[in-house]
Amino acid sequence: MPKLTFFNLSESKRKNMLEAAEKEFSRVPLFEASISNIIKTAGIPRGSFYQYFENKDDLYFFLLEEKLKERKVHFLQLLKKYNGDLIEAMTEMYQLFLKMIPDNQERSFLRNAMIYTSNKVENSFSGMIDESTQNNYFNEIKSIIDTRRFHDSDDETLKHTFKIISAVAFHNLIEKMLKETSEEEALDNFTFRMKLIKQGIYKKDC
Amino acid sequence: MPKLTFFNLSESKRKNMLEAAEKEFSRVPLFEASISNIIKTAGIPRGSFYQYFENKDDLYFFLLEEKLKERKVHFLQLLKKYNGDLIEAMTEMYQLFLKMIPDNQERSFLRNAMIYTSNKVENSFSGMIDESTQNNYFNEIKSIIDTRRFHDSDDETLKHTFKIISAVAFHNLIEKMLKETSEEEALDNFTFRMKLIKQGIYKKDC
DNA sequence: ATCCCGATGTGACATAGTGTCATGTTGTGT
DNA sequence: ACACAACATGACACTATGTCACATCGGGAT
Repeated sequence: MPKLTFFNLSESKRKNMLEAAEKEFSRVPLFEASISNIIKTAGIPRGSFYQYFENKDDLYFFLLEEKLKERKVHFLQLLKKYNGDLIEAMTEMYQLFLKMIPDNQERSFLRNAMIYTSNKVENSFSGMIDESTQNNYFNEIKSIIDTRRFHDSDDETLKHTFKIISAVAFHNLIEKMLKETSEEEALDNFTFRMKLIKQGIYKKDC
Repeated sequence: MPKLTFFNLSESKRKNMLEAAEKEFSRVPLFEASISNIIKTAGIPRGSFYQYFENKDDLYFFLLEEKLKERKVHFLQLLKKYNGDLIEAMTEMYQLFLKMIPDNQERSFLRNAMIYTSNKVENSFSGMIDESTQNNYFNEIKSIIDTRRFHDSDDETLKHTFKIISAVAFHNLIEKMLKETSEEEALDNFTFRMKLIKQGIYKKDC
């Protein structure tokens, strides 16, 4: 979190600061962004930066929060538009994000954040399971799994199902790591999710 | 990917290099790890490092791949142990990961990788939706959603369901960003996943 | 055995970035 | 008009990165 000093700043100085930061974080992802560039753009001395923020990450994640707040507002608007249909709303949101992806897109803070995040996720734990669809790993798994448990047991469905399970499991693994208070709690939660995946949200018991 | 020079190295030199890297990446997460420490531990000159690798990331992600290969082998063993029951296997895997979490745990490469990843994911897109369970955002969404669509429409179930949907959607959004060849393809895939979430993997049609 | 040459090893160096700190400046309450 | 805390400033110490000119190795040709 930025220091108190930052919040005591005048509206215009704060805005100036955040704009300079957004410019730099739009240019390159967090890792390559430099404080030097930010203070140059903002026209403030080095020392002042450290009067306001702990370090580069502090500023970055504060700015990210701000941007995500805007997205939340937007998502609520979408929900209203689709009369509360979560799937519809998320589908539209998803489409909007997809538009950011192509290489010829303009650089933006959120675009860089997505690329940054996706690289990490891609390269880290999701890759552990997701790659399964591309290589022998999946086939090996398939030969072990009793496919008769799935109603649509063709390859494609199985692949997708597997990806959902892995996606949820590992995404939540990571999420839970930070939030859950105990292992028991985390495990209960996980088991519950697994049950929901099997049963779906429309079906009561299986 | 490491340079050819690295693969031409003798078994022992390569091992020495990777061990030094693992030591450093176990000490601190990628961001704070320094090449200087690695070459000091490995006892090789600076220039040699750049003869083998592009940069720090190159080495890191190569090592990560190696570690994940071990996990994959392990996961296959778990699947066999549970006669192909995916849920069971993933649950045990999940428990193992959970054991890595507590603060008093020994530092390890994978532990740091998890922390690194989770910080990024946590702070980036997953946070956009997941926070929903903690603040008014969720309640606002709940008031918009037609809860009658869910059989178990109590708050907890709805919350969990919502988290699953958001987790899958955003995890896969990120995953897809890098892998999908076209927007259409990505969207089809997404729609399919949404359908599966609604229906579950045991139920044919809804 | 000697030479040659590409592959590999080496570490000083140029460059750049971070975070700190001693000192200067501002502003507000008394 | 004074005091004192909050804030501003930029030189500096420190650390890291990636490069490059030069040294060394090793195996095939003569």
